[in-house]
Amino acid sequence: MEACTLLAGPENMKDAIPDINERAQMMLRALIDRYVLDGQPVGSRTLAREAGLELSPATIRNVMSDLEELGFVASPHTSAGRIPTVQGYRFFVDSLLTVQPLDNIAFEQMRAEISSEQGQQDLIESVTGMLSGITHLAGVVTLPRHEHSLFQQVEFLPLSDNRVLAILVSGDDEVQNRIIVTEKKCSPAELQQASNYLNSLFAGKDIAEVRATLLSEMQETRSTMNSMMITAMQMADQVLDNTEREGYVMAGQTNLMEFQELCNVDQLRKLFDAFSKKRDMLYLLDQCVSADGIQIFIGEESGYEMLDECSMVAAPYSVEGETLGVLGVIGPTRMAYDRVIPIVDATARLLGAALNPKD
Amino acid sequence: MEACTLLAGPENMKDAIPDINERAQMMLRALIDRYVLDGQPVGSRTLAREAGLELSPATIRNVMSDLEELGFVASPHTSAGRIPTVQGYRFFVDSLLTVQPLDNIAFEQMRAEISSEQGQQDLIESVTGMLSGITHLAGVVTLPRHEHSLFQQVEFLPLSDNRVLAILVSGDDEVQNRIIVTEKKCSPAELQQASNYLNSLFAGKDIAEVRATLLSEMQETRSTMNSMMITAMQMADQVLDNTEREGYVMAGQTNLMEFQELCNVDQLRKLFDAFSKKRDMLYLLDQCVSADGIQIFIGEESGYEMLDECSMVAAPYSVEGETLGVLGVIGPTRMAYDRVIPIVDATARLLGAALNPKD
DNA sequence: TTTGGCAGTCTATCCCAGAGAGTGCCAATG
DNA sequence: CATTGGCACTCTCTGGGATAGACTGCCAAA
Repeated sequence: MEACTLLAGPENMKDAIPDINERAQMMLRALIDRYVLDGQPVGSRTLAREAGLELSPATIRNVMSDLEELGFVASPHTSAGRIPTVQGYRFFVDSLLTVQPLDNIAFEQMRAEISSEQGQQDLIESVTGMLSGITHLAGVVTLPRHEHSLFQQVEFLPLSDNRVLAILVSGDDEVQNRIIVTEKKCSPAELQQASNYLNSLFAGKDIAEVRATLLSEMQETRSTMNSMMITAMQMADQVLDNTEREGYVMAGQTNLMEFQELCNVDQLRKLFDAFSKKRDMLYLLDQCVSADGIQIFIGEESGYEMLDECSMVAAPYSVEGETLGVLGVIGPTRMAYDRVIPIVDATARLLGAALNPKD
Repeated sequence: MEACTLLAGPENMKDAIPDINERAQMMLRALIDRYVLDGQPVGSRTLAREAGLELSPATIRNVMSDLEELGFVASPHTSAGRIPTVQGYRFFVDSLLTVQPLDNIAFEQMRAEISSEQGQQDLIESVTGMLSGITHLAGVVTLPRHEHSLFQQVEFLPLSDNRVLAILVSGDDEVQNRIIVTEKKCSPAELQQASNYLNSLFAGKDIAEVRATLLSEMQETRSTMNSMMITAMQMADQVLDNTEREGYVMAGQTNLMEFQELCNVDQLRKLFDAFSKKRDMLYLLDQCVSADGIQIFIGEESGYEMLDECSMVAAPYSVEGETLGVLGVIGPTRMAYDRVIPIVDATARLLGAALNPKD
């Protein structure tokens, strides 16, 4: 019976989504556009007025009824209008969405704000702030990974007693310090020797590779090494052990308090608790690392109950093809995807560019 | 007329606070104790039952009326009980409060959690988490200052092109990196020479002093210095410029959502916005640096509108007499001061001890 | 000075009715 | 046969009014 109304037109060959004709698609789009504005259920009258189609409310009601049967919209109660379901958003995002390309002025403003002049930490923070500022949602950026960066050099400085300050410089000029405690006191000369040894051996190599080499070398050839070499190896191992620094920066969480549907204290508490659960957030964000472009999690799709009412639009950022991290925004499911997606996309590119040492 | 009821007994000589006799004080204390429990206005009946004094509600009402006239309590409306005012809390905290000394078991648990084994950043974070965990309020700790630490050594490592990695090690083994760009390319030998020069000149001196010396030297004796010395000085200046790192760590903000009186979204928004305003928070916290022990800001006393409904209990922490930072908790004005104060106090001491390099 | 009693006040809650919004169904229409 | 207007029905939201409950303030008595 609905098959008639919703028979796919010849233009709609996008994918194996349930048949839904073009008019119904237009209506779903119109409904979502409208619902995004104020979060109020949309009735047939309103839609008839605003959808652009010259149709009576009664006709709209028929189509809505079909869309409801397909699971794209739902009504909170009999005498309310319809609201999009997660599936509705999903179909909208996958098949109906035409993202507005970012206008040049906005893009240039963003580029200006993401200057590569600042230090990396500051850069990440200003990008996060910018994301939340432009979108009026919560912005989040993971710290860049350095796993696959290249070993450049290591230096050891003697501190008091048996403690040595190890400094690791990696390919992208990232510097990491670590204080390590050696078994016996090392003289400055010995330390110099150790660092020379390591630098000559490993300079330019991938850090992950260096670690692997170290581990196997230390086990296999221990007997043939002199004590200086062993000490050097041990120290290097300790430095590299520290290499994977994880974390993320968030901003604009309070923007989410603007949205009626998130505005009860229980909901907010869950949400903010979730934001401070480092592990979970990183896990969620890491799911986007492997993807190529924009990733969108709508409502329960994220698999985290506390984000049920929220969506995340995220994109990995990378330098020279190497993905370093993920950035994105978190907001209510009824966010303006068409506006947010190009912003996240552009930000990811700009951050990648700003982090590129070749500037 | 109230003078009779409230005439100060001979025991009450603490300070120049309006006369208030011992019975009235007991009642104020009882009222606050009770109000802290659930945040509901306390009526004369309840107080008669719970205050321990064998008095009828009518008598209590008389005393309450006097306390109200003095500005220590107020009633939201005619037929509600009384709630403490800011002045009421202030008098309570200054004159009535007997802090419960922390029991040994709890103290030892805290000591165990604040182990000096971890890195400084981790330490600060775990202390913040602990504060909020124990008190069920929001915990905040400023990062330790290093202004008055001693110059220990500086090293320069050549990177590509004209860039040099400068590493500054200060007295407490804090390490700071900075990449500086030199006017001309420096050879490793030159860099070594420069660092030797600076280290021999400044080792063991106060960093602030070193900066001052550098500034004047560079202006006065420029002509008599050779170029290596100038370069060294310039580089040192750039490194030290970076020395003052400011910030703070918060945790448990969501704990505040448990409290009815903070649970409207506007209030929460203001509060959380305030928490993310770095400048303001630091300014507020810095007011405690100069004080010797526990500082308590009740409600509007903080001078920040967004914290009107909140109190802060804070204490500076220090190593060897040198105050490095401030830690404390933020919660609703009706917090259990008697319980919170010793916790903040102990935490400040423990953190100071954990940061002491002499361990 | 303390106390019991009493009138008065204010809030919170519940209930109810009416308005408003929107749906679903049906019969008429082009 | 898709579309439309009409109509009955449902459900929420709002405001008014009544009631119960919690206190206070005052007064007179102990």
